[in-house]
Amino acid sequence: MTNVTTDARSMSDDAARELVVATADRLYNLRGIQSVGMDALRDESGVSLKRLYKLFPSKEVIVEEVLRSRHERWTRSVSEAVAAASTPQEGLLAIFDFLGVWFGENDFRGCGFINSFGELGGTVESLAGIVRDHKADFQAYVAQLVEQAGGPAWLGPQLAILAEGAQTTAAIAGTPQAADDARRAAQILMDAAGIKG
Amino acid sequence: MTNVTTDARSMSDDAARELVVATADRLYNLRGIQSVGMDALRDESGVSLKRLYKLFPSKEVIVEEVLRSRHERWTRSVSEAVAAASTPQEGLLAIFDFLGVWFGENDFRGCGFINSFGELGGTVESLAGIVRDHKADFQAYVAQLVEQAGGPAWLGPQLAILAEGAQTTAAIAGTPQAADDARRAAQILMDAAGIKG
DNA sequence: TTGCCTAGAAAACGATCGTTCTCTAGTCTA
DNA sequence: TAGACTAGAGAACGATCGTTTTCTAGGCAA
Repeated sequence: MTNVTTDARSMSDDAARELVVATADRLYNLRGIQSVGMDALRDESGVSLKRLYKLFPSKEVIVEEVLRSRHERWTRSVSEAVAAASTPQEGLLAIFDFLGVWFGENDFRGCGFINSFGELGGTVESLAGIVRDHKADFQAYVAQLVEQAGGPAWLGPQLAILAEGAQTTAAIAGTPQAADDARRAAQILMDAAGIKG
Repeated sequence: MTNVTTDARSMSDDAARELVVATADRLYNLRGIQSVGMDALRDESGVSLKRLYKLFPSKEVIVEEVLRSRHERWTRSVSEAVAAASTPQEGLLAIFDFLGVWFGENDFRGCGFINSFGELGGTVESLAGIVRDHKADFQAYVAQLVEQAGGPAWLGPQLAILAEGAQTTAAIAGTPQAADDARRAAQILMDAAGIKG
């Protein structure tokens, strides 16, 4: 009961904020945004409603923070996977390897940005903008890798579309198979573009 | 005020049911499912709450009917586009032409199945199943076209992933560009598979 | 100890949701 | 015309939501 590591009462505001965002991330991913109320967030995080509203002005801001945190985690994970490869070509393929690992995780329920867009993209314009920025960022990153590999400009959008399609396909089908399919397609496209996988 | 074609009061139950489903389809696509209440559905369709609940036992059933209707419309549209082509190869490419036209429509807001899955796939299992079935149907259809074209079994999943990725990319970016990118990628993959676009 | 400040537990608030009920006007039959 | 039935308009209901407030217990300076 006096577990120091999980007692939110003794945490600094910064630590509590992080805990809240991490908890919200988990719950939103599991059940969607609108289905998770502030009471559930309080129960799961151990942070009282009063403190929640002292740390964040509204639920909408928490949602935005969750998306920002997801963007950072995604960007870091992808760039780490790419950096572990020895060439830009292998880096591009490493993105699909990373997707395969991700798809196999127990709590994988699809790309949180795509899900958020489907749920609230039509009504909450600020969220739609964050999702748009996230996807544009990824497309730009892939395009940069393609350029470093000496590939043509048309290859980047194609690989990005493969990655998007793999995420929704794997989420809905409930299997990580789409990562392998997309990786093989990426290899063919890269070969046709004159860069070797 | 006595517009015969839009006055729901004089409609048969079957006609009213169709009107309700069509109206719900439009509103759910525009604002998402949870954001559209039964009052909004009554206001937009002109069908009273009492009659709504005589025609359908619950909102969940209406949502299911909307998804079924979307599945029929999607299947019909895709197969018509494919049938207009003269070879299975051109039929496969015609899918992406159809996507381009769809993405350019004013009210395009992404694949309704993907959006529904992101919004409620984690909490309403019946919806998740309908979405899974719809996507599996499309994948099987593409695989069948590939087989008719004499292509290898691995090509179908790749083309399906391209179509999925194009849908989410176009929806989030707000431009139909992804259809062209996906079409070009499909052509390359088909060439590599030994069937000519 | 006394008085003040903080923060959590929990109730309360107003809005909205899905669903049901009431009331009433109109229609059909005899 | 009288009476029974139908269906729509809209209120009502209970639940839940995001957010605010109340109440209370505990820490701490003087």
